[in-house]
Amino acid sequence: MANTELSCRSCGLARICLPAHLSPEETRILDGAVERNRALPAGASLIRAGRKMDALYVVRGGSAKSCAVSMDGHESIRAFHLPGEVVGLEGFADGHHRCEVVALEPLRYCRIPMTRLEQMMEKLPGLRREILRLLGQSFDEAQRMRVEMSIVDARGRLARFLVDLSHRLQLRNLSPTYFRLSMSRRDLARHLGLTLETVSRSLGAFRQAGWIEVRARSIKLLAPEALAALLPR
Amino acid sequence: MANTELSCRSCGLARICLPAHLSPEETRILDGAVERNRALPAGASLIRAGRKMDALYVVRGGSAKSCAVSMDGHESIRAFHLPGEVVGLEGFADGHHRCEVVALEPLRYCRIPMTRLEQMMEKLPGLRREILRLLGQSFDEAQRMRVEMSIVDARGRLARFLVDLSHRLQLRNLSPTYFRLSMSRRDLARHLGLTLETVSRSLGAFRQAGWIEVRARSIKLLAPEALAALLPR
DNA sequence: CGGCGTGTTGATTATGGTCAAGTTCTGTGG
DNA sequence: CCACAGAACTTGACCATAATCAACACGCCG
Repeated sequence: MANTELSCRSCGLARICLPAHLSPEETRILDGAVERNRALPAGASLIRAGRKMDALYVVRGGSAKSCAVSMDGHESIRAFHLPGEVVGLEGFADGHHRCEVVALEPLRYCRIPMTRLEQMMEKLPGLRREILRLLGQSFDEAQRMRVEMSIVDARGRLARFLVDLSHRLQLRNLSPTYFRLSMSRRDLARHLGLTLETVSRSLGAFRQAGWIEVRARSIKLLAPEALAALLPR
Repeated sequence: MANTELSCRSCGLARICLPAHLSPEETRILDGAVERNRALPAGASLIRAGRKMDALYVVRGGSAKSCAVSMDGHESIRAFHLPGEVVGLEGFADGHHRCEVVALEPLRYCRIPMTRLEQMMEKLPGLRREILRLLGQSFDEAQRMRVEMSIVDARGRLARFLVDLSHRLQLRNLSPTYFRLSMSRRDLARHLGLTLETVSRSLGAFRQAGWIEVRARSIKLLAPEALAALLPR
């Protein structure tokens, strides 16, 4: 079963995870540093905001959200994480995590201690490049989203979210057209910078347009191309 | 003069630039890889979007903007760059630059070829950590801004911009309360996800509130704390 | 069955986009 | 030095969108 993997090589996620661009030899060495088969119940924190960054984490199964809590107590959601995604990269900024990462469902994950990671980055140019690539990609994507969020209206934001999620699910060999949202409307709204009423209304508009079917948290995309057409090109 | 610097150690910007966290020995090695005293006229491109990432750049004097041009021809502005800031980090994503970086004023800059940088990152743990720190910081800031842009209204966005700029100028020993914007209202609007009319109106509102003086591109902050109060805390 | 958390729908209002005049600034040439 | 043209900027009127406040429906647990 997936939760008894012994190595990255035998892991079904290797194709989209850290080892994706590593040589077999480098993957073998990385293997030795990974703490596997860890789990967390829904609602528990994988990373506590403010804590020292002592490891990187990779989602293995389930999903999670990254929340930044502002001083007035309002939490904004920076990202949702799917299996194969590396979590905690913002910690490189000053060695402390800025976000609380919370499991949305029962979570399985891998842990890579920073001490080991730093040693490996010294020795393995491929891993070094991979971490730089991940950070660069995260940075680029966050900047793109920054621009998009500032320009695009509510439906465009929701369409972007659905289309992105669809792509990410497809990458993981899951259905890109029929899936279940693991987050509440409230979390979705906080991620998109909207109110939950507006999220609800926009989903309703898509439904009425015949582009999606919504049943609670289950979504079926009937016309993904219509959603994609709402996005800036 | 500033444009005849021979080394990072004698450079006035070293305090806020790449060498800020490096040992003297590491700074000496970095020195050997830096191409100095380069210049560009206003309006010229320091980095062309789509080109292979063959170097990192550091602004030495003047300022620049990073633009991402979308397929419908609209350009959105991801960031403005001041002296001491490293430009081109998004290139780590896939080895190609995603943004056009354009000089807003006559620009002086340093260039660090990637081949040399990669060699140095192998040997110098401090430099490796510094690049990771820069990327992590950029990522974190872009995510924070993504959230903020999605939530905050026009005046809040403009206030954030002015307060940030003020801080960045202060770091460089320039007046944090009296400065000249190097970008047009149009560029400012595109950076903030607003129309130039709204930028103009918001500046007008701040002026009428007695918080700033505006004279074309010259800005005097009379009540920075009032501006800061508009931001989410 | 009841109750609470989650989600939907409706009415009203404020914010900022759009379109359209104007005004100021800047640089150029007489 | 002034006149002028074009760009950059400001201001106004109107309208569409999403936030707010409020009521209501659904689903899931005991």
